[in-house]
Amino acid sequence: MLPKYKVVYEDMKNKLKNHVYESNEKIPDGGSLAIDYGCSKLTVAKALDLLVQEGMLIRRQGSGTYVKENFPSRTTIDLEHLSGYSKKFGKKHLKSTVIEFSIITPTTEIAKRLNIIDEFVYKILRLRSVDNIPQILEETYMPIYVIPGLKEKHLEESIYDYINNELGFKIQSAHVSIRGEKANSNDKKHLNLTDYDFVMEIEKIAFLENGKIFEYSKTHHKYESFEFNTVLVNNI
Amino acid sequence: MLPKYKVVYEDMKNKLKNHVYESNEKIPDGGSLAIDYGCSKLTVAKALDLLVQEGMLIRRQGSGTYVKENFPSRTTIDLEHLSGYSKKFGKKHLKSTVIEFSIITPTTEIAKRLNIIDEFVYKILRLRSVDNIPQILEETYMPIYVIPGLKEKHLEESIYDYINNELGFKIQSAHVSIRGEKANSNDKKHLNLTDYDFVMEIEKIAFLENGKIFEYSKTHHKYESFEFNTVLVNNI
DNA sequence: AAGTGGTCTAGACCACACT
DNA sequence: GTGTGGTCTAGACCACTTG
Repeated sequence: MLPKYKVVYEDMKNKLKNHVYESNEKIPDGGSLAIDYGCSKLTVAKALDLLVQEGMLIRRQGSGTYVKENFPSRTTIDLEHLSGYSKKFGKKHLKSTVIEFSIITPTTEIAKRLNIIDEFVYKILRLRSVDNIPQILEETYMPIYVIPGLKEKHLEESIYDYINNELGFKIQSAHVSIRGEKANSNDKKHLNLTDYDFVMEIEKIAFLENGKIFEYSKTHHKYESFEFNTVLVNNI
Repeated sequence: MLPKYKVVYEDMKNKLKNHVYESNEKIPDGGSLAIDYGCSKLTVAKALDLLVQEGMLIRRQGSGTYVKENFPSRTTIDLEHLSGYSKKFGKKHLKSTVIEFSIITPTTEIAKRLNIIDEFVYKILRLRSVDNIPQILEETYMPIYVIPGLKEKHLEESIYDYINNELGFKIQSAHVSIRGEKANSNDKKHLNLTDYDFVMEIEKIAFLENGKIFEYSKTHHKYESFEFNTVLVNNI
């Protein structure tokens, strides 16, 4: 059962996508929408505030709620396909090649990122290719006690599907850093790069809903196929 | 007069920074905090939800609200110093050199981004240096009818200060894309780069609270001094 | 069963924009 | 003055976890 504010949110989002309300247009006021949807004004406000965060609306006290001009069509950020390649390529032609899959004692740095002491972790090195062209080199560490039973077959498909569907865990959030780096020897080898090439590095610490860190990863992307989009909103 | 939920938000944020509540610790429940702060539970929830968005707390239905382990010390994103260099360098040693400042008829592409027709725009090319080392090359376009009266002296300091303090406008949001690019001829010239160097490109469309787009910019950063940090939270 | 967060209401009052 | 969004309350009920 979807809560009401999400019903309103989804409906408004569709109306915006389908240009029921146009760029720069003022949408009906909160009171009217509350009557239309049969809910309170606060519920409408909660829904519209989500769309403000996503960069589709502007709400002006004393004036009204307006559709942003020119707003980019932006899908909800997907934690797995964070980097944007799923938008460009789709899942169909994406292939994962496992380069290394082992259980190790983590280095001090990795243990610190995962916030663990005296725990073993999976080390996973994967190459992800689109139409057989290597695009992403992925180095992932996960504590085995948080994600038990991970097998190589899961790596060839989606680790996140295993966590969500088979283990029944949900992902709460991810803290990411994005930067550029010169290609290292692994990058050159697996992504077919040269001394003068560079990659986009995404460093990520990911949390489950139970509060546990389940993943620390560094992902190297060919720069040509990487772009990160976001909306920054002045809240506070 | 700060609204109550922001008072609660600021107070809780300070408590987290000062380790009044430790990593992984459960903080008091919403009802207790409401009594402590002399407000309703909803007001507490609104404050705590902000901290969830910022990656400092996790709220688990049926369980409680917990301090995230290992959470990065993250300052609120600053739209001007978005790129993170202000954190690294501070404002003190930052210098701006104006390379070009003119009023032009925008290209079709720029007019499209700014969502204008038949309007003149400022074109601004600035080089920003830290301790006299050039770090950032900035190409900015602003419609003159949105930002009237901009002078060269404002460019040497902060355009945003002019907009906020002298014009009295507030910035609502910015839509940004981040990617890596090979250094172009301008980059090589002004950032002292070579054929084999690359830069981080930030493309930005920025909105005022009145809904108008006031800026379209492309900023090129030396990759060594650029990092973008964010927290992605599963909301919906 | 008890505790906690999530959703929702109906209404109130305020701050602000526009006319 | 009228309309709009922003804040806030007191309380209700539900969903979920197990402190």
